[in-house]
This record gives sequence, C-alpha cells and structure tokens, in this order.
Amino acid sequence: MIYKINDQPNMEKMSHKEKIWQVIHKIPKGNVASYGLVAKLAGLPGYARYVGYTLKCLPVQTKLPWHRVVSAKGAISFEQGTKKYIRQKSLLEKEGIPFLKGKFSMKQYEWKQSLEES
DNA sequence: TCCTTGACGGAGA
DNA sequence: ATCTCCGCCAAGG
Repeated sequence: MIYKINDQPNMEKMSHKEKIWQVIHKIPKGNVASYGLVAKLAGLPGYARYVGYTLKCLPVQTKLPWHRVVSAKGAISFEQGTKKYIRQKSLLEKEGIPFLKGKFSMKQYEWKQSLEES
C-alpha cells in the first residue's frame, strides 16, 4: 500500500499498523522512543508488543526510522552481537546517542513529544 | 477454536 | 542493579 509521509489522515480509519508508522515517522533524529510510548502516542495503550510485531513486518528498505524504537529500559531488543543489534546500535550512535553499559539513556534521549508539538 | 509465539513492560523478589 | 514472572494482544499454526 502507499504510505504518504505527510498525510495526517483520520486516525479512526487507519489500521493499527498505519497509526504506528505515523508515530515512528515523527520521532526526531537524535531521540529514541520505547515500544510502549509509540503505542501510547498511536492511541493504542497496551500495544507495546504489537509495535514490535509491526516493525518486524517492515520491508528491509523502509525509510521509517525503526532504529529509534528501543525497549523501555533503553536496551536494544535484538540478541546481543547479532547483525541487527549492531546495526541499530551504530545507527543511533551515528545520530549522537551514546550507548553505555548495553543501553541508551532514556532519561536524556527519550522523545518528549509534548515539548515538540501538539 | 485453542495454543504458541514474540523487536514488550512493569511489579516483585 | 538483576532476574523472574505474568499480563498484554495480534498473528499464525
């Protein structure tokens, strides 16, 4: 299906996955958001696991900044040392977020949506 | 239908 | 700080 970046369609009529894509697309570069926060901002509180499922279904060449979504503790949800793990880690470090002791500081880098808009 | 499987989260211990 | 356990919820067998 065609997904236009700048559309702000009627949330009621969007599928859950579309709502989730919309939210992830808005995560600013240099910030991260937990699966739970993405779900909440998408109007789907409690759907943290579903956010993970949605990301798993993304095509490899997606433009969506999936790497900015991490666990609530700031850890990467892939098995340590795997290619995916290393890829996500480097993409975020490239955006200036330090990875210390196996995690990113949510306190400092988690997206504060309220300060940005709405 | 029922059961299992996760890119989850948080309350306890 | 860690680790386990359990509730969550859609998908896929």
